[in-house]
Amino acid sequence: MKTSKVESLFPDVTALWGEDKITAFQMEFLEWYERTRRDLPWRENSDPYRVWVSEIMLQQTQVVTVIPYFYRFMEWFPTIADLAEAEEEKLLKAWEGLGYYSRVRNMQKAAQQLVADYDGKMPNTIEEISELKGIGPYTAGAISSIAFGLPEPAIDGNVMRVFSRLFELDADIAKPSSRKVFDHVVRQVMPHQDPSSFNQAIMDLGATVCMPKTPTCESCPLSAYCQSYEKGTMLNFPVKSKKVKSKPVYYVAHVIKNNSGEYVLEQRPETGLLANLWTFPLVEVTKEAYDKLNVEATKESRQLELIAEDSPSYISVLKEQETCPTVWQTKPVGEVTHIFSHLKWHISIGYGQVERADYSLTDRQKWVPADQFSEYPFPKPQQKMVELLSGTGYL
DNA sequence: AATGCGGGGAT
DNA sequence: ATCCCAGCATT
Repeated sequence: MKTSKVESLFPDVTALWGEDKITAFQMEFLEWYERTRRDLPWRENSDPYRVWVSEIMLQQTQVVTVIPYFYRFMEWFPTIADLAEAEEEKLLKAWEGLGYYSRVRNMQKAAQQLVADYDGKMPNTIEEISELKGIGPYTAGAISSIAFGLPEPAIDGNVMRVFSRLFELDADIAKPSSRKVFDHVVRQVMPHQDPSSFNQAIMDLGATVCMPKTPTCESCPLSAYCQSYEKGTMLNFPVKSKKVKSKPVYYVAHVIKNNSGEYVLEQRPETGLLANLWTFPLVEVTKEAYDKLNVEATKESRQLELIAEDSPSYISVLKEQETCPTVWQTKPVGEVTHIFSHLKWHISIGYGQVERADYSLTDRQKWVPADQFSEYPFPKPQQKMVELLSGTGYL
């Protein structure tokens, strides 16, 4: 029997396995899940709000990271209405360190949609759920199946890895168009009596057994059904193109302290990277300027030296941005790096002192004493700077 | 279809 | 270092 190209891209599982084998597959898999499922805080019940919060947090984020955030979030915002009314500052504080901050902003917009149009409750059709801000095809499927028992697939990285191995599917999972291949296959084997357990079983399997680099096929409940296990080709799947190197960006951070012991903090722009979070003022410099700073920093000691005139290049860089008489320390306090998915920040920390009355703040800057830093949502690079400054006695 | 958007765990 | 993770919005 010959297979056309379309059939190999979109396998007909019913023809391949037959009804009986599909049923056996479902039974064995659900039984495995019942026996070994992870005990997770959002699995206590199927409250749509809890399912929703957990799914948003789990986007591109591992379970172990999410757990403490989930508990705190449910404490701070127990209901959808609480979330809808929350202050943005508190919202960002709840998300601090979790990354992809637009997730929580979108979730609040969705909560407001729900209060306005659905009496503060999650609707129970995938069409309506999909309309909500921040809910894409994966999350819509996850909420539909887990909270409402609807037979909808939830196609994520786990599903694509598991199913690419089960059927040796070589669709490039980096391409958005490949999603429909997996959707087609998953629908054919999803048990309509318990799509919730089925979807969560795939998540558990992907996280604990069918792992990217080190799958433990000996303990896999699906090994008897796995085409790639049979052929020993597990590590060839999934097929994934892509991979762009993160590009370097260089900054000097201005740690400016006034005579009242306060520091300048600056709120980042309302859109883009780390939107609305707070950092010391950051000034981008060229790689050449940056390299010079660090040479000088490492050559000499890091004693506090107050200077004024005839400054080395480090001071020149700082002076370009100077808005009032500032006593800069001659050398950087230290260096912090942070890797994002698409770029790498290098930050050299400059320290200077001013008279409070001399220094005029921009509209997104504030004077803040160090003991109030914890009230502001800080991105990771800022946390690293604070840690370094504390450790060296500057805060 | 490509790109921007965080941060951490595992190897 | 590199890859991956319970992805989505925007262009």
